[in-house]
Amino acid sequence: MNPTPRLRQLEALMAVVQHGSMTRAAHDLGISQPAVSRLLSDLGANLGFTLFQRRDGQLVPTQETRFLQPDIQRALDLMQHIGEVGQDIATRKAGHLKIACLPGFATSHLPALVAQFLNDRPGVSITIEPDRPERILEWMIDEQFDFGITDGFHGHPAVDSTDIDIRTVCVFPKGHALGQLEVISPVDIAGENIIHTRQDSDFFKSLARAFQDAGMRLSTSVETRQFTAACELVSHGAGVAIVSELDAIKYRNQNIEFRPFHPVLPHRLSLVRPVLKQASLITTEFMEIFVDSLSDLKVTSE
Amino acid sequence: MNPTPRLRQLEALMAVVQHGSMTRAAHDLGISQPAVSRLLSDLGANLGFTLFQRRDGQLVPTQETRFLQPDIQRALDLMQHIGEVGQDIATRKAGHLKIACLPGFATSHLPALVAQFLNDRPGVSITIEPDRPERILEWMIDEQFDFGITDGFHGHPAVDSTDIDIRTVCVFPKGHALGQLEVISPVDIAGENIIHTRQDSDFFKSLARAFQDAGMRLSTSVETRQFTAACELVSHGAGVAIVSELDAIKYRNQNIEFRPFHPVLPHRLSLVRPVLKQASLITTEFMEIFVDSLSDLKVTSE
DNA sequence: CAAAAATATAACATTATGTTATCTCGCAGC
DNA sequence: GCTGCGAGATAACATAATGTTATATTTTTG
Repeated sequence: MNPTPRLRQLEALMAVVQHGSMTRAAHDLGISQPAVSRLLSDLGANLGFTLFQRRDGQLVPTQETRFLQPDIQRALDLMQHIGEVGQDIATRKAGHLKIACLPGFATSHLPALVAQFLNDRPGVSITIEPDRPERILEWMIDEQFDFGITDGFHGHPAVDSTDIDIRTVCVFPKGHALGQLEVISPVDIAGENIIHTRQDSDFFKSLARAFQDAGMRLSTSVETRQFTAACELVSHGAGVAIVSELDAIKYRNQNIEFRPFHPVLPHRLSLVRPVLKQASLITTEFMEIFVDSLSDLKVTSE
Repeated sequence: MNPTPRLRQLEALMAVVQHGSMTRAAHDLGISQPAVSRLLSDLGANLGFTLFQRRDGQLVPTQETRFLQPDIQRALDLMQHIGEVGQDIATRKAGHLKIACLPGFATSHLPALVAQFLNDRPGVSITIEPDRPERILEWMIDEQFDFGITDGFHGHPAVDSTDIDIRTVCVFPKGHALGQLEVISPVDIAGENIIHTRQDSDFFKSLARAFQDAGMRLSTSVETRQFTAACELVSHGAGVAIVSELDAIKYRNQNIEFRPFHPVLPHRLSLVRPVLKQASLITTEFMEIFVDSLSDLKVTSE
């Protein structure tokens, strides 16, 4: 008659199957024997067949019960699993995180961070999708990702953002004369081949202004999208570049040196996420960790 | 805190996920809106995270909820499935049946019967294991099978049995002179090569006695375990045989004719099952059907 | 067959789940 | 901004599920 059985009845059933006695099953479940007795009699009445047979003082499941047993076990396990995962989610030990980021982060800064994060949280999985800022913005707008790491972002009604200004430095090949200086200014590199980012990028514009303010002309040598590519070129002696310290650090051991650049030209990263989509617990947590991981590289307000 | 969530809470959750509104979910579940409201607030409190987010007047599941959703759906489906299968078991539409039988039944009488039985009961599956009577008896004793079809059974404390006496007939090659007779007696076949079952079988013993009573000697031509083998031999002209009508019928179209044998020598089949193992619902049902299927072949009490 | 152990039943307490009535809040329309 | 509406939350209480203790009944065992 009653279509779906009650969870508690199934728990009692399995406990009795396991222990072969209602008394022991009751003890195992932490309830009284009459409670088990009634749960089973109700279940038997609802299902419409005998659940157990007495034999040598043991209760053994009937053929019918045995037939259902595997499914019942699976159901109970699943319910328990749901409870556990629920707890893990609440304590940020489970969940899934979809991160969109600039290609540079996918290969350098993020991996170590993500590995550490996952290490502490066995139930968490992460998707990292590197792409250009334009695409990252699209993904935020249609909520394909939990959050993104981008630059050159200027606000969008559907996107919530937090900016982080990263220090930039001037990188040059190891042994270059610039190594003599403590700080490098436009005048110091006026004669060098300068590798910089695309002319329509924010960072290039502020760089160009810095040169202009110093009365210098910025001589283009190579134009590239990514700071990593610029570092690569510098390490092969193609010139010097002003890049985020984040990227410069990675190339420290690869025939490169760097010095602070003056005036201070921050490289503005933006952590973006869909406004309407409420951030999941792990999203919030990971974003905090990410911001912290950059704290050493942030420009100090002077 | 509370480890496993309650089933009703999960049902409410999924209903709201599906309808995007508590009011509609409540309607769908056939309960009031405040009931749903409380189920969800309890669940959210137990799990420890927000379940839904309002958006354009719709309730959309949070990332956390979405993460659990597939498992929850599976759990609910499983519970429903258990209920349904339970009903099917009660109405004998589901279950599993393990039958041990003599080889002859596995190939001839049983298949049609089983096919029909399964046709009416989509959830039922059947195992048929043909073997010698000795083995069948062993299987009953250690309860490996639900029931067995055997012969030459003489009772065993661990085995419950029902006997069925099947009519036997004399089979001979088509066109044989015996075809002239209505009934065949020992005297009629005294001169023939007689194919019969093993000398230690019950049936051979009663056959031998019949000949003895008629003052005849039973001349052995071939000795075989199975009636089907005997029929096969007869059809190839190796002699005549007294076999169960059940087997004779199958060979009717294969160069064979048969006539009642006199005196009436029943072939005693035994339906056996483990005494201690309570018969499952389908076992009982199938056994009844099996007995019915043989009613036309039973010796009429005269 | 009697004693002991296990299960069923009865009477009642507690918790889960449901109800109705009503409150609160965000929002469309003025 | 105010008003009214719709959706959800809350309160107060009814009913069903689940638990308890006490005790009767059945089964097992010596």
